[in-house]
Amino acid sequence: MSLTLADAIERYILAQLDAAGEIALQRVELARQYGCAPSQINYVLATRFTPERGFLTESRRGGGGYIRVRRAAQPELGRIVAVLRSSPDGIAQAPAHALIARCREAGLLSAREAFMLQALTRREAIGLPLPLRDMVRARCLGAALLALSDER
Amino acid sequence: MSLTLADAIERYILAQLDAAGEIALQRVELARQYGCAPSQINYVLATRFTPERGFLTESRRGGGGYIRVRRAAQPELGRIVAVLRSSPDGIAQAPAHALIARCREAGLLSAREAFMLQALTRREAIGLPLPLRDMVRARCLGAALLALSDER
DNA sequence: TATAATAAGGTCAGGGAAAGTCAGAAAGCC
DNA sequence: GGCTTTCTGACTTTCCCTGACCTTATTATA
Repeated sequence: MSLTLADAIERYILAQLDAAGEIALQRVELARQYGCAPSQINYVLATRFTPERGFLTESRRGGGGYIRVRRAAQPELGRIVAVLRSSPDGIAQAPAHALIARCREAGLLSAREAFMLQALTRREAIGLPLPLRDMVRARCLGAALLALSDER
Repeated sequence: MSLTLADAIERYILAQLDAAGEIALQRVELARQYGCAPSQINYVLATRFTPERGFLTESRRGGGGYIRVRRAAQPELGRIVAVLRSSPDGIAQAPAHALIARCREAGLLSAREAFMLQALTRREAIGLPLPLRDMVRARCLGAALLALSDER
């Protein structure tokens, strides 16, 4: 049993998501509802509503601030991003281009998108010495794919 | 969700722009309409209708004063790539995103492509210290746009 | 024709309202 | 007892909005 606060908040958000497809929540308000610190909401989002689990979050601070949560249009991309992020040495050019090609074939990328990504992940485009270059390639490619998992 | 005053005014101006192509508004009058301080109008213009986002504003004080807002002229790929290549310090994030936004406006990039490029030219995506970061951003962005101008 | 009054818009510091971050405490789980 | 997960509080950053004061242009007046 042992339902933690985090679990409860997760369920609440999931229920809202299923009901509405996309939700905008107020951090303080939700925290007040559950009688916890506002940062607890961040914890739940950071551990459960990650890109690799197929979720996207965006937020705005200041007056009228909010946190928006929704399901990624292409959750597969989120998992690819997770792999890219978890490899500590980055990714070399050949495997990166292969990855892009596979995404293209799977219909996750358009021809133009794939073409652009391959161009900008070339050695000469990045133009850095080697330990660094592969790291930057991985980070940039990850950021790009993550953005696309949203489909706009 | 949770429309702020600034958001509402932004929408109003955008609607006027779409209807008329170019508009001349009266600061006090608009402020009165929304029941806010006149300087709020400046805030909206300064944060949302910037050259970065492809807008131009000009104004005149004194009797018969006004604020005119219009969309900036459209850029062209070849020239942009040339500029990117020739700038020795690279390009910072804000102007890069402005550039991308304007390419989008001009129909040179799809919404997805623009979104992707903005994501991967963000500071955190590149993740390098500063002299280097701007250089890498310029090279990658240049390579991506060049690829597009070649493709057809 | 100077000068004063009036009618605009511009600037900036600062307060308040959110959300983000992160180290470390507390609680569970082998 | 060690390891992982949960949770909090203090501090930071970002965004919105206003009010007081400044600059510029036009119009009325001496």
